Amino acid sequence: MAQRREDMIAETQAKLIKSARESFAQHGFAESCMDDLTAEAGLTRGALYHHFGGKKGLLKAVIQQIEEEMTTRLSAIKSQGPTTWDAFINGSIAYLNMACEPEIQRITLLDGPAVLGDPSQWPRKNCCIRNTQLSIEKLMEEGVLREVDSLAMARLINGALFGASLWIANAEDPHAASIKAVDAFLTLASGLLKSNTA
Amino acid sequence: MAQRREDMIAETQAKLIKSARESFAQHGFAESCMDDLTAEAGLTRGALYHHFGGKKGLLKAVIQQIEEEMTTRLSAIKSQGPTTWDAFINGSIAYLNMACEPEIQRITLLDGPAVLGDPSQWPRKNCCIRNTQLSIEKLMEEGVLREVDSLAMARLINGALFGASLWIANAEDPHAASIKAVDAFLTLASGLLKSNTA
DNA sequence: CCATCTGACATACGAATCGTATGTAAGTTG
DNA sequence: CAACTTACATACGATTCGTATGTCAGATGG
Repeated sequence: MAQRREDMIAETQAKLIKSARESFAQHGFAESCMDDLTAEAGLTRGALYHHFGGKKGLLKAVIQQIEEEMTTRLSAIKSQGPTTWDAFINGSIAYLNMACEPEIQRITLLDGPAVLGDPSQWPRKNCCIRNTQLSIEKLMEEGVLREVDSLAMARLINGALFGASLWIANAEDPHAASIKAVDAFLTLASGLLKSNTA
Repeated sequence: MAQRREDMIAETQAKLIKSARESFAQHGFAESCMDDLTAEAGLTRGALYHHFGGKKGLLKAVIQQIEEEMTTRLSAIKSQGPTTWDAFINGSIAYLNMACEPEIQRITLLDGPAVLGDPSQWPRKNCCIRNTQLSIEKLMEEGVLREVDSLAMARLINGALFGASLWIANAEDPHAASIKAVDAFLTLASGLLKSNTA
């Protein structure tokens, strides 16, 4: 029964990823020890090297899992909203909130880029930025937005939300900061100049 | 002559920082070896620990030096421009270009936040974000901008430019990407909605 | 001018961690 | 059932870090 074998392998990988997520989130990538990591999962470094090729490979797998979860959560939110614009704004705010979660911020936003480089070169095509880009293109097709390069704009938007999330997460009063950030983002998205309408 | 002593110390620290900048920029913080680092400067790890307390302390010193240089360069650019708005835009574009420089991107934008945490908690108050914030406040006083929290907006702007710089630096055609990014930033800054004027 | 002391920096050592090379046992296939 | 593949553990060497200690030049006070 080849099925049983596959299941056990998948389970082993899942255990390693789960353990790594906790360790990376708590101590950061650099301070995470592979021996502790794997022991927590009831395994040794041998399993880690076999399945993921090394510490960086494990980080890639962890990030991929987290991004998939983020995409799922974002898709659910984006499908709501009366207009495409509302969906875009709600999705952006949801992304901002997720980026404030310690696990996501630490692993995918801080350690990820530092260890693996530019997110767009990661294992699978970057889900969150891709989603933002598609929203922008849809809005341009609807004639709601001015014409711009959708990828460049998606990068700007994602970066802005990341910058804000870093601020919120380290603010003395994160809740208040979050409210200010959302307000500022709405202003930025709808126009900075006073000559623009809200 | 106490002056001579101080000079030699300053020279030693400068040599270590210079060597560290090159190593961090070329190999990244994690892959930089302190023995190689210090040997390149004609010293040993003893000097490094004595003056900077360790690897992270050296990174802090390097980042501080880089940020001071960036602030100097930005100030020169921001003092130009017919209006405050122009100065703000020119400063933002200049920041975007600087963020694309490998040394700055690698050390202060990738490794810095990952190793030392949120930039606003760094040794001295963060210069670049602070500058952005002051520009925004000035623009609000002039009545050019809508009312928003200046710090939150500065974080969004800085984050956006960082996100774009990461994209540009890794693009197949960085020059073309840079043009698109600037164009998109101008659109973002002046208003995403079509109901807004350029 | 000299004795003492402080501080800048080097050397020595131990501990932790990584990557690889090898071993083993279980499962798979013909 | 025999040969082979593979999932995973163990063993080993190489690096690198932090600290503890040593040393020598220069500052200081009499």
